[in-house]
Amino acid sequence: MSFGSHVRLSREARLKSDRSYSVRQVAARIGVEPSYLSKVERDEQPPPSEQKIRRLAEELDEDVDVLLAMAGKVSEDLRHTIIKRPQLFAEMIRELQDMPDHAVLRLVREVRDGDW
Amino acid sequence: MSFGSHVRLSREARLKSDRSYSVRQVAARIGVEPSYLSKVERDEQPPPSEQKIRRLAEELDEDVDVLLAMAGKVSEDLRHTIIKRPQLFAEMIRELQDMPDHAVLRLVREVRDGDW
DNA sequence: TGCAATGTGTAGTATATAGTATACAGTACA
DNA sequence: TGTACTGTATACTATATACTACACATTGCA
Repeated sequence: MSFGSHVRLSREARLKSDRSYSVRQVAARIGVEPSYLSKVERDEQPPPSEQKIRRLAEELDEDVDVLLAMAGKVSEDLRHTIIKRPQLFAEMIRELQDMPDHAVLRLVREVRDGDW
Repeated sequence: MSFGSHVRLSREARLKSDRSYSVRQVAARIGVEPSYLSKVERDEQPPPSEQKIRRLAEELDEDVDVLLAMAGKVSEDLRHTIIKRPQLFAEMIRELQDMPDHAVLRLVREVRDGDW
């Protein structure tokens, strides 16, 4: 699903039980004009900046990385981590790119718990 | 070191033994105007697009990921890998961000050799 | 029934990105 | 000594990004 449609559905789900989730009020809270958010939600405009997406993720209580991904973006902090050690992380990511989720997760767990 | 200075040094090192590494000729080979490459090398212009950086990396026989990193960029293919499974890779990268190189490398090796 | 709030259409803007085109002065060397 | 090549200065340009400002018709409800 597109970024816009997803946001619209997510916001409207909240709107059902909370009147403060109108386009106008959410727009105000994340710091954009209502007409802009309206257009973004209808995919008439491309997704907003990372900063606004972060605010939106908070509002809608969603995973920032997922929402950013839907917008075709990768979080700044991840980009910086990669840029600091480009060869290492490039190799790492390419190595893991075709691994099933469970294998990668097992690895993450090992790293977290392990004697690294 | 800045992207521009690095490219200049690298190109000039080659120029010493190969006349075809002039600003003009390299610019022609990577597909930009000489004046543009000149400005980029003197950091008077920001680094070029990923595509041009890739061509430059080939010309100078350098690691693309490193050159892209110097330009503040992350390779498209890595970005796509992350965007396909954002939660998984975000967690992975953040988990590894403070690990020493050798620990990460050990992981990569385990993945490559292992029964994943 | 009128005031407030709603979503959206239209038009415009500032800044960044990613360069091109042309001209010019200096150098190399045949 | 002239021509061919060098690096660079100056002036533009096209497209994308990331929005704002304002007006409008519609709906909710006190």
